[in-house]
Amino acid sequence: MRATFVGHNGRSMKLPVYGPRLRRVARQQFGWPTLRPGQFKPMRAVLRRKDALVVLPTGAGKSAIYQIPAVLLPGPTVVISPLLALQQDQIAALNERNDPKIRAVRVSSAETPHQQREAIREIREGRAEFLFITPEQLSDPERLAEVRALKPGLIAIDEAHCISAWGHDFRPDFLALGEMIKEMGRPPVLALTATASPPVRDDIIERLGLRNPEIHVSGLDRRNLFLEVAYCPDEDYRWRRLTQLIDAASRPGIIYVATRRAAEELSERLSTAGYNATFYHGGMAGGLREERHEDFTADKIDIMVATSAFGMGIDKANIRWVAHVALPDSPDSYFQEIGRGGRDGEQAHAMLLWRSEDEAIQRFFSGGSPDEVELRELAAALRSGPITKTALKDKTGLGPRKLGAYLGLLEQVGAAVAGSGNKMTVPNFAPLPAAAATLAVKEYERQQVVTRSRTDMMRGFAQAQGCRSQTLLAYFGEQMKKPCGHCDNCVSGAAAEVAAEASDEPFAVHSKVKHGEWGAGTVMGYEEDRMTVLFDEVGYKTLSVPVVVEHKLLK
DNA sequence: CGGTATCAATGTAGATTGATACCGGTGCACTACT
Repeated sequence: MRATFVGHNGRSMKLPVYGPRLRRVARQQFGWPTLRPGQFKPMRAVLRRKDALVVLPTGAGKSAIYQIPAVLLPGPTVVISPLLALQQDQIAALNERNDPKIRAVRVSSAETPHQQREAIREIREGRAEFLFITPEQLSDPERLAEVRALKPGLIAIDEAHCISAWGHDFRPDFLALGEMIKEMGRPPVLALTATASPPVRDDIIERLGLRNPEIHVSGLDRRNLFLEVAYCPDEDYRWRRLTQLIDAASRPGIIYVATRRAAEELSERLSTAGYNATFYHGGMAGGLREERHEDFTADKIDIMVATSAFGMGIDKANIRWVAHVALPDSPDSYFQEIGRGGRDGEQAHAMLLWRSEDEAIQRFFSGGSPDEVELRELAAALRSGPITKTALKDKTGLGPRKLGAYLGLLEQVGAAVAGSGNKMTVPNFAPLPAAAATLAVKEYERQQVVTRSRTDMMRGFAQAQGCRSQTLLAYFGEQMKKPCGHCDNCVSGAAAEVAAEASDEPFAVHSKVKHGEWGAGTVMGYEEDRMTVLFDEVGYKTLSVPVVVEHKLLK
């Protein structure tokens, strides 16, 4: 995976200066007086028709990065975004300006067929610029052809980490985005996300088929976020620490828990104790979810107790604290969730209250294994010719969820491919069903090992003695030279002691290493006398530096 | 994997223990029915 990093100063480039044009559009079309540094460089990449991946955690002004160049580039812009509610907010913001140059329309299950046709027509006739759409819509070849005919000049992928987080099982259509982009005439592609560790970036680049993309990562160290972790031996202790935090911090705040039931029960307990708290999770009716979201945004609710369903699309600047009464499944999720605190730049507190028992639920979620016999039958069913997913479901008796996951696996081992007419088929030179099933099981197990290594890293963060920010940023492949000064271990002095004990670094950060048993990997970072390596096949591993040196474990 | 609900056993009273089954995140789109 090759990436180009652009120079730090626009004027040093030989290419045209885009600054004034970008700023003019920002002012005239959108009413934004200034542009932020993190926004400018990726916009320039887009105007030069280059692919780009932007990782910008603060969320503030991420959509501007595709919106402003969209006005300057010929052709409409297709915005692929995972959540309908998120699309709704962005569309409303664009259409508020009442300007046809930045008008947005949508095609989704929320529109009637008539509305969908009208939306396409508006784009075709130049009465709208932005088409918001989901990967599921685009997986219909007829829909894809319609969009292709609009000759989009730019494709923006919002919340691009979903490709990696959801594509492999939950929403398999995300994995086909690369093919869909090709079908749409392959204009420049801009992928945007708040969090992406190096393997997630690679996954995004590979799955979208980005070509020599510029990668822009900025603002990973959130200086106004105070990071604190407390190990809780039991629930009573956890409750005391939580209420202490709530009493000490100002409002509002979010509490993340692992299950829907925990969200309801904790919210109930807090309410009984006199706090203005409510809950939010994916099992609630759509209307109620919207209402709670709005109430929280409007400061009518102080405390939102939620599962991970409460997340993307929370555009609220004054969240003063984010607590985890759980151990998140990965540093990726954790960083995404605490990143919702303090977007206004004011102080905010991220508090992780964890118990070792919390790991069980993550192990369960990443558990299970596909049935090889079922996989073989599915692979065989595909060979009878192009077949729709509905027909496959009838033929194999698999549930929709399992079927989607299995098809995803078979695609990844080259035993299935999406064909024309919304039908699945078998590619040329595909492995035979029995071999395909074996390969698919292996592929699943490989993914599972990597997933579990992320949970290991999350526990590693929770148990870290050194600077929390250094640990977290090392996971994201960024090296922080000095302790952050805004975490519990820095304040207590523990981080400084650990730093003093740190051993020499036998391999440079980001260098490639090889381990006898675990194969090839990349050095992610050092902490105390330990080093973290991301192995291609087995995921993240933490190794003792003295042991590595003494036994020459890596080369 | 571990928490929680349920129920029987215990041993003669009501409460405690042990065994057992079950449950657990994220959302698109579509269908059938009101």
